[in-house]
Amino acid sequence: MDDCCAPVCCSPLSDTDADMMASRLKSLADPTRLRLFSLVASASEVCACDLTEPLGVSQPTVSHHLKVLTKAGLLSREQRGRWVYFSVSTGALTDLSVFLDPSAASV
Amino acid sequence: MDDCCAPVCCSPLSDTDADMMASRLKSLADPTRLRLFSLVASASEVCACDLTEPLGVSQPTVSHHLKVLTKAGLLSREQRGRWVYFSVSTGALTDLSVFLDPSAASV
DNA sequence: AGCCCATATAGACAAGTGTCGATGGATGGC
DNA sequence: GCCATCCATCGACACTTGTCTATATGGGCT
Repeated sequence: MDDCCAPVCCSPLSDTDADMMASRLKSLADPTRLRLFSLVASASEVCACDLTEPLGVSQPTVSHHLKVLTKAGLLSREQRGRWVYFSVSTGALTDLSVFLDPSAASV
Repeated sequence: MDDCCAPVCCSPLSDTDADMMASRLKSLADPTRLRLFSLVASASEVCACDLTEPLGVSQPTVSHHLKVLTKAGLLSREQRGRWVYFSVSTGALTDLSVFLDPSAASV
């Protein structure tokens, strides 16, 4: 949670902060990945094997997107036996939301 | 403001909503564009001619990014004589912030 | 051991995108 | 009218990215 900068409306971003926040936003800026994230977020926890069918993409593609979201800190991964379960890590999502919130600038 | 769907944590996104929100997120998911947006947001209003230098990119590139952000509804454009001024349209940004807010799901 | 099955990785390919230089369009001043 | 200035568009290019098929990895079962 600490690795987050001031809200975007508050002050001009440094190059470093812009790179960081843009890469987080980029991880959500794809329709398939956003649907995937929404599926995980709506449930409390989802097995990777249950995502391929509703998304309508191949298993490697799902695996790829899960990796991107996990690396961005938006999903947390937990392996149980042969299965892998994912859940949203709320902190990173809150960071993004606050980062974009226009009213956060006046605080 | 009405053309916004339920928060991402609330329910699985439809294809249409995912496309829409992903394209909005994509417009902010570039370091240069995010810095540009931050520059405009930090000031109340900015002339396009004052953006080229602090961003360190060419004038056509600035123009391109401004167009992307304006088309996404995140910036509003106003021409005065030869100059063009930009300011953030807060509504679209609030939409995005609420869309990502994890606590909005329980409302 | 050997076999399934869920997931990850590798490699390839088409499509998208950020950037530039060059040029066009429009507005205001001389 | 003519020129200077600001902005938009065009065309091109390198790079990124989303997707696939094929294959590897790795855990649990008999």
